[in-house]
This record gives sequence, structure tokens and C-alpha cells, in this order.
Amino acid sequence: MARRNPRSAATPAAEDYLKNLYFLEEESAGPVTTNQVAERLAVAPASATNMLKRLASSGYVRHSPYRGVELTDAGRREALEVIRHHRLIETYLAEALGVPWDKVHDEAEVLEHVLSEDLEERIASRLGHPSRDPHGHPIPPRDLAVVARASVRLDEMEPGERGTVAEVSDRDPEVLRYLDRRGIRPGRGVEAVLIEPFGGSITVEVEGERHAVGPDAARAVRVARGVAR
Amino acid sequence: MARRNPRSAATPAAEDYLKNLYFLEEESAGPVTTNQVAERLAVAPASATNMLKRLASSGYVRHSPYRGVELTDAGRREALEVIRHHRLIETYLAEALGVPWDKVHDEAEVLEHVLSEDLEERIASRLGHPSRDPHGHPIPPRDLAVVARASVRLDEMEPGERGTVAEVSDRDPEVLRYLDRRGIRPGRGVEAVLIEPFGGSITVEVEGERHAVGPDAARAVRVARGVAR
DNA sequence: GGCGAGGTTTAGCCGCGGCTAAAGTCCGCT
DNA sequence: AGCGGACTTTAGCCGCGGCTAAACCTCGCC
Repeated sequence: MARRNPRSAATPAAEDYLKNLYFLEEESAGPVTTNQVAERLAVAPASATNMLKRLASSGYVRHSPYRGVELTDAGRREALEVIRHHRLIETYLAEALGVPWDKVHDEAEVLEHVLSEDLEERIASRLGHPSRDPHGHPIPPRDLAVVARASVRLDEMEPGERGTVAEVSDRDPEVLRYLDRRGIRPGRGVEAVLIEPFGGSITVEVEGERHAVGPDAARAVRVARGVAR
Repeated sequence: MARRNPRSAATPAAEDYLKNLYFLEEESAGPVTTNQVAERLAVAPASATNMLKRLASSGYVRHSPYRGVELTDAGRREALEVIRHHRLIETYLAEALGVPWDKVHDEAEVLEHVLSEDLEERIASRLGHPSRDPHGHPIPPRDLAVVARASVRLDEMEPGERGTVAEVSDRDPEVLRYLDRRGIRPGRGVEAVLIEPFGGSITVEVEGERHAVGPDAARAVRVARGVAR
């Protein structure tokens, strides 16, 4: 009774580590550090070490003590599977059940670990096999091929550059609502007007209005360069 | 990240115990024994004792050592909440995603522990607040009032009695398919023709055909008495 | 009324995934 | 080159939810 689906050997906790390792590798080139992992998952560093060792012995990561950690191919597959689940669920909840888009993330966070292959497939086909979730994030395809992202973070743009908002991170619903209120959502044209150095805010023009966006919020936005308004 | 929903203090394992305690109480009047619990949940008796003690200290059950166990009101509420989730999910999966009705049970078994109140409500309203799941089981209402069942188990019927199939247990998909192939499903008229004593089979007439149904399968069927064919 | 069998609980173990405290490693700076 | 601070790992603890083996009740039967 109540066995979770046997798609993989990874527990929900392990899946969370793998998923976040994937994001961390994507964000910061080079090996990921134990501290980064611990902070991202809001656990003590010692807990992270513990799990990383377990993931290493299951073949999901390579862990060089004191030096950092790296996903193996198996680990990356596992991560992509969870990410696919997460984003399909977000899309489904928004479309089929009308869950507000700043709430879908938290629901998906728990459902992603529990979705059977059969349901995954039914949901995907019900949605017409979408390639992006409601926040613009690419949904890994069924074969879990890595999806290339041709976009820059808003805080990496040059003054004067234009583009189209491609993705808005759903990690923090607060930030999501903040950006949404300012019209910064997937599909909108943006121009970087002024970039304050040293982690200051970025002034952008969207829909004819200017907004000074704080660095934390700016990091949550990815922009496809050059596509005119 | 990935915290399950805080609707209740009970873990998934505890919820499974409470749910099955509810069913066991329903089936067998009088207090439920440790062995019954252990068998139903497919765990060792010692494991059941262990969990029952924990449930008792959380106020979900009353446990008299060596004598048996009984749900408290709090425990019953908890159980009904899980059962409501289970049956709503089954109904939703069947209706909205076309999951075959002998498969919905296993999916619901894991999703039931993870459904937020918000999703529960959205699903219920999307379905028009149904009162029965696809197998005919009553879905506890939002206020978790206990639902009276005016039906008898097929193996408790008298020869010559007639009625309408009200519920078919979904616990065993094998049994479910067996009964389905014979036309024994919710809504169908049945007549008990012959009852073999001492746990023998029950001969029933459904849709003009006679079938000898084994006692295990007969126990999975509930019939509303008297409603003519 | 006592004995034994079957049901139940206790004792003690395990893996998971957290934690804190202490020890160890690495690296930059003098 | 070596010292100090930051980062990381190790050691040892905890609760959960399983397990087996052994001790313990209860109750029916003689």
C-alpha cells in the first residue's frame, strides 16, 4: 500500500538534491560546492555532505572531498526527469485546474516526486506536449535531452540592449508577483536602460514604462536577446 | 523545498494506518486487533504495535495493550480526509485524464497523501462535488461527516434477494476486472440465486446471466437491497 | 485451576535524512 | 613558509518506520 512509483531508485529527498544540483551547475560553471548545495536546499552543510556521499555511491554524482561535486550522466537524467515532471505539473495545474501561476510551483514541488510514468504521459498529451511551462521554462522532452537556452539573465544585459522576456523564475512567488505587476512576463519586450554597478538595480523599459528592478529580481528573469519589441 | 502539505500532523505512513483502521472498524464491529492492522498494511505485527502506540500518543487512536485499538474522533476525521482525497483523485483521474478504472486506485494511493486543500477543492468543484467515486464508493463530503451505507455485502445476501450493485471494492484490480467482465458493476441489478455455505461461492444472476462468484470476490461487492431490476 | 498456543508487546537492530559539535583541509596573505 | 579563516567532513545524536527474536499476556481447554 502506498508505495511511491518505482520509476527510479531515488527517494524524494535525493531527487531534490539532483534537481538542484542540475540548476546549480547550469548557473555557475565549474564544480558545485557543498555549501552551495546546503544553502539551496536549506539544510546544514553536514547534511549536504551526507547526501552527496550517498548520491555518489549510487552513481548519480562524482564527489571529490573538499573539491566539489558534479552530476554524472545518470544523475543528470534523473534531474531532468524530475524537472520534466515539475514543469508538466505546473502547466497542467494552471491550464486544467486554474491554479494561479504564483501557486503552481509549490504544488508541483511535492507532486513532481510522485508522478507515475503513465500519468506523466497522459498529462503531457492532454497538454499537447508543450515545450514551455507557464513561466517560460523549457520542459525537458520525453527522451530527457538537455534543452539549450538561448537567453541571458536580465542582470547580465548591456545598457541599450533589447530583447523579449523568455523565462521568469518561479522559485519565489513574491518575486513572481512583483515582476508580474510590472508587466515583466514571458513574451514581453524589454530594453535595458541603465545598469547600476556593484549589484545595484537594473532600470528596464517594458510596455513604455520604466522600472528599477532590484538585482535579486533581475536574476530571476531571462531575456532572449535582440528580438525587437 | 518539497515539504508535503501541512494539512495535518500525520505522516503518509500514519495516514495509511488511520485510513485502514477506519475500514477495519467498518468491517468488523468491536475493537480492531493489532494482527488485523498488520495484515492489512502488510507489515510485521511489531511494526503495527509501534505505529499504534505513536498514533495513540498523538491522540488519533485509543490503544489498550493486548486488547485492541479504536479510532478517536480526531483519528476518524483524519481517516475521512484521506479517504475523501483518495476517492476524489480516483474520480478525477478517470474523468479528466481517462485513466482506466482498474488503475486509478494505485495512483490515488500515493497522491492522496500529497493533495493540498486548495487542489482538493478545485478538483471537487471541477467534478461538480460528486458523492461517489467510479467504483461506487461514497466520497466523504467536505465537512467529513460520516457517510451511512445502506448496502449489504454480496456474500451476506439471502437466496432470492434482489438489489442493485452499489459498490465494487477497488482494492484488488484483479478482482475488479473479474467482476467487470461478468457485468457486476455499480448500477446493475442482481439477484442472489444460490449461496453455498461454509465460504463457498455465491451464484448470482446479472443481466440475465448466472455466475458463481467466489467468496473473496463476493466480499468486494456491496448491494443496495430491494431495488428491483 | 493450570497449561499451552496464539496473539501482542518489548528489545534491539537498520537505513534515511535531518541536526550540532568537533576535527580536518585548503588557500590566501603576510 | 606558515598562519588564520573559511569551507568541508567526520562523529555522534535523533525521530521515523520498517525488521527479527524473545518475552509476555490472555484465554480456551482439559
